[in-house]
Amino acid sequence: MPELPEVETIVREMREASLIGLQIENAAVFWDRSIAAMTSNQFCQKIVSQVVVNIQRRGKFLVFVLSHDTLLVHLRMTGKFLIANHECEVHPHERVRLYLSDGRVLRYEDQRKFGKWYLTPHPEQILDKLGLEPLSKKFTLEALKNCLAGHHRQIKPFLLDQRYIAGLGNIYVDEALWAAKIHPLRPVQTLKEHEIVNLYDSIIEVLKCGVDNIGTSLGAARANYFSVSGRRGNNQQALKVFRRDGLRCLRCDAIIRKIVVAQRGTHFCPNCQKNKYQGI
DNA sequence: GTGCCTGTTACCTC
DNA sequence: AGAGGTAACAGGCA
Repeated sequence: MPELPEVETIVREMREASLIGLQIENAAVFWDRSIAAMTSNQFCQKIVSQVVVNIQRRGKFLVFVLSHDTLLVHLRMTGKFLIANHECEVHPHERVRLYLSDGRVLRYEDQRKFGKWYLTPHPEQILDKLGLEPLSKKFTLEALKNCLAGHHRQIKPFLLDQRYIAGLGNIYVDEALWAAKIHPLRPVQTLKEHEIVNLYDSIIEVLKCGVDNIGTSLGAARANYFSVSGRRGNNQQALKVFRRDGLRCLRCDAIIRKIVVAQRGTHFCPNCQKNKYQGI
């Protein structure tokens, strides 16, 4: 669920909630495997007494700069953070809880248990594997062209690959390809100059739209995305193709189709996004 | 109940 | 390099 706009929203809300500057007075782990590369006891020992120096985002990672280490959190499918007071009961899906020096607690829930916490003095060992940050100044048209160059691969799996562009997931890739009128199976090396320009603009546009709308919340179930303050995002109203299969394209009135690409449900308009190279 | 679906990524083999 | 499968998991849904 959480892609770049959702993680960005979480970071902003944590900063607005004044978590920066607080000390971690205690920690509790309710699911050991949420903690990567060390035991939960080691994790608690290391993190307790550290101060939250900064809260940032890199790709889909939350980056908590602490006084001695950096805590990286990847939410995967169903990870979410909530702020509560310390008497708050432990929810069945709660995996980790940090007790903060002002009496509040940072609760981490993860229904499907795919999310991971990395506490490390060397965050670059993980973050340097990530590709371009699509809302940064470094993400220029030239940078996108360079990163596409030499790849012979379908465009959708390429855009999902965090080694090239960091932060796009299934929703925003489908949205960006629809906006750019590019079929999800188009081989990267067949993209024309004007299509790359459109793709570049579309990636930035759909991500900014997601951030402005404080993220995308699909269903109403607890597993869906909610921000730290418990708010739902609004970006589901702005989606043009994702989960609109069977409905009419908002641009040309054709019926939106759904196929499987790279094992992911993939939505596109067969009229606006023709695949000239495979005749689909 | 059964089987299939799900917004992520790592790891394996071909 | 890249494609395809499986796995980690839990729950919603037909």
